[in-house]
Amino acid sequence: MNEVAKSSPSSETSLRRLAPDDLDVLENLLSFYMRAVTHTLSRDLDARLAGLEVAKGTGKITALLLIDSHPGIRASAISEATLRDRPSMSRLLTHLEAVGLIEQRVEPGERRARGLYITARGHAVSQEVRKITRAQSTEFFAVLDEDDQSHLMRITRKLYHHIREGLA
Amino acid sequence: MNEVAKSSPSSETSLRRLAPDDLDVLENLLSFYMRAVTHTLSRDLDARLAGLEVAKGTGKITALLLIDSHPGIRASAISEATLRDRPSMSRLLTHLEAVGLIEQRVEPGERRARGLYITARGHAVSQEVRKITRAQSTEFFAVLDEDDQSHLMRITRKLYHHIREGLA
DNA sequence: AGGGAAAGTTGTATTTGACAATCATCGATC
DNA sequence: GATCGATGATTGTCAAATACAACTTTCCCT
Repeated sequence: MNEVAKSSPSSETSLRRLAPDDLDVLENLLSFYMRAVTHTLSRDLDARLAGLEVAKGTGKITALLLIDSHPGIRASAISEATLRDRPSMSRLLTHLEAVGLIEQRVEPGERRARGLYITARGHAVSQEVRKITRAQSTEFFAVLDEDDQSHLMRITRKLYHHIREGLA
Repeated sequence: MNEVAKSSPSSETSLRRLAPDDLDVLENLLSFYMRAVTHTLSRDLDARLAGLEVAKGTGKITALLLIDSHPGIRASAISEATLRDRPSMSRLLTHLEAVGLIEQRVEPGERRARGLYITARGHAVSQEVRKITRAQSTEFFAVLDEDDQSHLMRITRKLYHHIREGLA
C-alpha cells in the first residue's frame, strides 16, 4: 500500500519554486485565488492595526465601526452582517466592552436584547480604524487600475448581498 | 470615563437587522466584502469536502493538488504558492503523509529537501477534490454572469501574482 | 575548512470558529 | 393570565489554523 502513483515528471526547477503562472492545476480555481489574496489582505490589515487593541480582529473592527455608526445596534445584527455566528460575536463584544470601547445597555421594553453604544474612546479608535482601512484599500489594491477596483468592489458586494439574501 | 459618545440615533428597525445596503460605513471598505465573502466561500467548501480527510483544509487541498500535478515538488514551493508560512505547511504535510495521501522522499543529491509524491489513494482523492471545487466554482459564483466571473478571476489572479512578486 | 544560506522541524502561544446546550425574555394563543 | 414557542444572548467545550522564534541538518561558496 501507499504506492506512489505514476505521473509525468515535472521540470527540475519547478520543484524548487513554482513560477507564478505554473499553477495550471489551479487555473480555474477561483476559490484558491480568493482565499490566498484575502489571507494576505487580512495579515496586512492586522499589521496596520497593530497596537490598536482591535488588532488581530477580523470582526472586531467591523463591529466597532457598525456600533459607531448605528448606536443601539443589536449584537445579532452585527453577527448577521459579518456573516459570523453569534457566540463568537458575543465574546468579541464582551472583549470590546472590557477594554472600554463600547457599552452594552439593556434596553427598556426589550430586556432580552442589549443595545450597543460606542464610548468616547471607542469613537476615537473608530476614526483611527477608518483612516487605516482607507489607506489600506488604496495601497493594497493599488496594482489595480480604477476600473478593476470598481469591478472588484461591485462584484464582491454582489456576492455579499446574495449570500445575505440566502441566509434570510 | 467610558462615557458614551453622542451621535445621531438610528432607525429602530435597523437596530434589529441591518438592511443589506445599510452598511454605508463600510461602503468603501473593499476589504470587508472580500473577507466576508471569502469566509463564506471557505465554509461552503469545507462543507462540500466533509468526510474527505482533507476537509477543513484551506491549504490541504492546494497542497494535494499541487503534489498531484507536480511530482517531486518541495514543501517550500507549496508554502510559497499558498502564501502560508513553512511551519504550517510542514505539519500539514506530515498529516497528509500520516493518512496515506502523499509520500515524502529524501532526494539523492539534495538531502535537505524532500520530494513530495502523491500516492494512489492521494491521486484518487485529488480527482474527487477537483470535481468538488469545480462544482463549487460553478455554483457559488452562479449569481455572477459570465463577465463578472471572468473579471473576478482576472482581478484576483492579478492581485495574487502581484503579492507573490512582492515576496520574491 | 568555515561561514552563511536554505530546507525543514519543533515549540509555544494566540486566535478563531463551530456546535450544542442553557438562560432569560417576549409574544401569542387559548 | 398561564403556558408554549420563538427570539436574543451567553457559556462550555473542542478542534484547528497561524504566526513567530529557535533549532537541526545539509548544501554551497570562497
